[in-house]
Amino acid sequence: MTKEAGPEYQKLMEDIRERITSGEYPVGRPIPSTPRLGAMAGVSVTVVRRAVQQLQADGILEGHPGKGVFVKAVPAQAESERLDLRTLSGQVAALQREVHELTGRAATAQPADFASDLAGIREAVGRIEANLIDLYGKTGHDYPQGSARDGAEAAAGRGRRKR
Amino acid sequence: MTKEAGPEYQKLMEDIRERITSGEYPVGRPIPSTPRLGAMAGVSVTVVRRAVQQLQADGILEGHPGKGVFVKAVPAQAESERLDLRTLSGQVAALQREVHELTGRAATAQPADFASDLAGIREAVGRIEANLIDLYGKTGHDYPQGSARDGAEAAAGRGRRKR
DNA sequence: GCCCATTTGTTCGTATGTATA
DNA sequence: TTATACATACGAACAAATGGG
Repeated sequence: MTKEAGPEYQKLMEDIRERITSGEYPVGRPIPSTPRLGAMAGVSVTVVRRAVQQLQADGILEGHPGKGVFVKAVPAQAESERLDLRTLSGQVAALQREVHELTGRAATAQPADFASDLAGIREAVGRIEANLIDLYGKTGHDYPQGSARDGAEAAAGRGRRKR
Repeated sequence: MTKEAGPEYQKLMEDIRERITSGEYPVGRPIPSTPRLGAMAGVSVTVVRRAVQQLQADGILEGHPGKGVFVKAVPAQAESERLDLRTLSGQVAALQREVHELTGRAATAQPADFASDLAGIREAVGRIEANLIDLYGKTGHDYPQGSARDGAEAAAGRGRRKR
């Protein structure tokens, strides 16, 4: 029978991992909210937070305040795709190629095409950030999730203003 | 200046790491107890638990119930790499946000707006790659993708992958 | 052997801040 | 403005392991 010799947050972690690998929680889409997961598993929000927090540290999930917790990678990928600068640079190059390609078609394509292409770009950026988090872990530091704005202003300086 | 971590548990993590590297908490010996660390740092036991828990996940600390939390390894400190990674992660976060905003406006905006917005995204990607190349140089490795402008020229010829 | 203080580990509940829609 | 949702932080309780009386 199912061996359940451990804390509940570890069981919940295993449960979430299985739902991701089985396709119930696809990559790029959000998992149920924290209180909802707690109601489903019959545990408090503390256990859910602990499990999600661990999976975030593993690079499998990614939380976005006000939106939800999104699946970033499949557990098998997070295990085998131990990344380094070479892989990260390859992904940056792929992203650059994709953006440039999309730019070239900006004059002739339809707005509906942009939506699907931008979705692919957004996934690429997510993968790059996942590698970045892994890189932080290898250097023994913590990933600055929301407080990283050293070079952010330069990249986002155009095309956005809030009242 | 260098102390600019948002959450308190991250500051405590950094503080513990520094005490380990400085030799105040030697490898193989226990760190102060949870309530003692809380009193020293002026925070609650919740923050201490969170910080210790994260450092345990990173393989730096190891807890033994009834005895204490012992130093397992010294965190690999690379100050220059950390700062570069911080900048890089900030740029990626800004790019991610920018792409997401552009995705949301995909249905209503005009092609002319996409052209200018994509120019900004391409600029951000180039900045990220430049930072990545610099990071390679400081770690003593060669950038595997060759020239920084190869990606743009290579994709300029004929961009036709999907669809 | 037994009791008890210390310490970690887990869980519960709740409050506040911030981001998003 | 309101509502939802994540992130952080506070306090409290219990179990299990350890070690000293």
